[in-house]
Amino acid sequence: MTETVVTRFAPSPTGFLHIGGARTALFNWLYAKAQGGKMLLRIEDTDRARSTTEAIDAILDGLKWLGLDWDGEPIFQFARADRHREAVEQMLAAGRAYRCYATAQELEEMRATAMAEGRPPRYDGRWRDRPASDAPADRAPAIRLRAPQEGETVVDDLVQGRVVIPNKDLDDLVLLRSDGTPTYMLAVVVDDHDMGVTHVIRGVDHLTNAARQTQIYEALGWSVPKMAHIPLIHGPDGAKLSKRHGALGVEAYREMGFLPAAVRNYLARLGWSHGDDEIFSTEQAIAWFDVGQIGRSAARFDMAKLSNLNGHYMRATPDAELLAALKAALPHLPGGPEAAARLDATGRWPALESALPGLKERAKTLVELLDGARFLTDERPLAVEAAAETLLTPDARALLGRLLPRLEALPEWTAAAAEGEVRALADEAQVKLGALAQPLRAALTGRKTSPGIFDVLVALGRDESLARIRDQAQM
RNA sequence: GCUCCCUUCGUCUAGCGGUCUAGGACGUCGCCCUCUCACGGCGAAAACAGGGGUUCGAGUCCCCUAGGGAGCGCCA
Repeated sequence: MTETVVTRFAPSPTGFLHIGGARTALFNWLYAKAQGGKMLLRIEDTDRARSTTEAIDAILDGLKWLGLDWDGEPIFQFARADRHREAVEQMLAAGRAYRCYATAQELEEMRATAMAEGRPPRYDGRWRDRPASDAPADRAPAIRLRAPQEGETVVDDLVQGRVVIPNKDLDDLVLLRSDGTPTYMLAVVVDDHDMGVTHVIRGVDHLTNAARQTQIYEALGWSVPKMAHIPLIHGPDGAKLSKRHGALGVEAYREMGFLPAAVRNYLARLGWSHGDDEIFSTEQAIAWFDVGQIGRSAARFDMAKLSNLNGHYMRATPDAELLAALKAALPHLPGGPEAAARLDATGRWPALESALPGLKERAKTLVELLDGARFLTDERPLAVEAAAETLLTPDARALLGRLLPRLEALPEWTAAAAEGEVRALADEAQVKLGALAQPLRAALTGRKTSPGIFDVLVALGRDESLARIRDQAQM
């Protein structure tokens, strides 16, 4: 009862850490934290042809970026092949496994006939009871599990409930390939057992595997860990998540300018809930999380909601912290390195920080934030966008010409002082504030939208502001 | 084809037999705020897949149908 909870995240390094995998990792992590346990990391690299070190790095990077740490060193499954074979010897000795000499072609025919007869494609057990004397000398055997043929296998799942699979629908799976390498099904069981995993939390796509693995546990005489099979994440159209709409590597979310905390919050809320709570800290998630509250239906990935959540997080982040986050993300954002270089060159980092309050409430992602800050990174003469150009009518330029000397005469370069002058001129010229503020915005930022114009004035500083106005004003 | 799972607003979800004329959030629309765009505030439209039961009473329990998903490799 006082047994420490051990969960594990076990990705196969055949690609990046996609969003579904990230959520699986998050749930394992949350559960381990919530229970005061550990989360282990195992790299399932037994498919030598498809496993790459790039993928391993991408997965570790992704986890680190998301702030999901694991206990101890990652375990590499392939390195444990000897131990896997040892377990098979044990099953062979106990009569729970047997050698199968069926050829790939025979297997293929078996499946074809079964399908044709409307039966599920399964191995027919033709070597299950054949004497060793029948073994062909020229072929190496695969080792198969002698699975029960009668009865049923039960998976008591923390999320799915009690799932019953008739044994007749499960065949004698291969434990060891004819080349002597262990299969995934075997390796998972042996590793989870040896690593002391108490809770297996993974996608429902593994649910049937859970039944097969249960049979292996039984053949080995080991106890089965608790299972929690979580629903998959689907695309907006309800179909499997494709690259087009979100099955991207987590690094793609970093490139899109999302904050790890926002991604964590969003992912946690996808398929799991704590009443009506939408925005919560990781500490709260840990305090509240339980696998039993995870729903059973697949959830669709909603980029708009993620964006909204990210906006919340950006606004809630103190400026200095947000600036640090932006700096850290810059190398990964489109145009980020260039922007950083220009900020360095112009020494406008402090200006950027001071403009952050106005900038962050207008952006949902760091990419948008960076875009909003373009008036700080762009150099004179400013390229004025077409939409903003329409604001700079002859009348407007004349107005700017009248504003210029008044701003030049300002003893203090503050938002309040600037606002006073601008309002005074608008009054004097008998125009609405917008008739002056909008052209001013176009002159200062080259765009139609920006943070409050007086804040822009301050962020840009006296000299740069006046120069930009001069560029557009009609004297 | 076979096995298993799922089904509340467009989306994520609350709901664990009566408090549901079904709540929240995103998105959408309207109004307010306003120098723009946002933010914020207020408000609106928007759902229990369908059909049978069980029960005094069902979104909540059971069955069927339909739809969706996953799995059925000497891949992981």
